[in-house]
Amino acid sequence: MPELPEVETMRRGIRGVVGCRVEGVLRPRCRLRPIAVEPSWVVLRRRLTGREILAVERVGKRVVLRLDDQSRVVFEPRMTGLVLLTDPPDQEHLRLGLALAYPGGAAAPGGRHEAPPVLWYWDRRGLGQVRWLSDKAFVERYLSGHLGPDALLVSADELRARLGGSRRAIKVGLLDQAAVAGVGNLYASEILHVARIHPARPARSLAAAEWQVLHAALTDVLNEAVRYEGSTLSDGTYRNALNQAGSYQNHHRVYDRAGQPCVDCQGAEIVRVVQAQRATFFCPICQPRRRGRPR
DNA sequence: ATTAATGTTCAGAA
DNA sequence: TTTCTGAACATTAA
Repeated sequence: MPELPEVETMRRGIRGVVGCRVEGVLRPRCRLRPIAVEPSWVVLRRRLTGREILAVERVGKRVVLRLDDQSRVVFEPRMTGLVLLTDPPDQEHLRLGLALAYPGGAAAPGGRHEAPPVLWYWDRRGLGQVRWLSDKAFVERYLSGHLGPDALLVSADELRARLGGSRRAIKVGLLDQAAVAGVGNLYASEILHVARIHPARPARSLAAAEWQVLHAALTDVLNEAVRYEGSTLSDGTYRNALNQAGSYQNHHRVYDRAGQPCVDCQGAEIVRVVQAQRATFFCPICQPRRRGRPR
């Protein structure tokens, strides 16, 4: 479930690898089906070994390492992928490691002498992917390609322009990475509750003022979730780069709260419905189907 | 012991 | 063109 807040937390957690050099690509013995590595392990080794990491970036729900030849390594965690700078939750689901060396010698930052770190990619279900792309291929695929603007950077007007013409339910539209990048199933429900908009309303039915409210809710919820380092759900899968749980799950208003009272109105129970084969949670009182209901 | 549910992306169909 | 469905996978709960 890594969505924008979780992936941003991953990114921040591994920022310290900037300036490190990649010594090698580790392939832990994993009895499970191998994850997708593109173009191949051989190419990955050849292109990464010896390169310096210039930056750690994020594009939508992906963590990106920018190397000193401007090529990129992209970690796409999908459902259960983690990027770690510490010991992983278990060995069975370790998929890939980047052995790192500090620049200019063996000393760790701060003058301590630590073992050079390994940046691990761990993935329970193995749906995630790791790929290497040239600068050109990266720009084509992720910057000028199908992905919409980042959810934390998009303006209210742009949000409406990219979503507002559609007949789709607004909840489904928010999940469309080509419209806006970073929102996933959990945060879509949370955002709509804060915005007091019914998830099944056709996107094109939102009034101008509602796009402003939706945009504010989008920004507020995602920023707040980043502050709490993302949501670790009951299965405990999601962890930050130090294998620690996030805490935004303690602040969920609707997600996974079906049957519980709405934290806002206290007058209704949170309802669970299915849209586009995904669970949606909302409050039927606070998020009326017809617009114009006063606060 | 099956079966359903999970939540992301993409290919392919409607 | 736009929207929808199913598959990729491992694990847990029912």
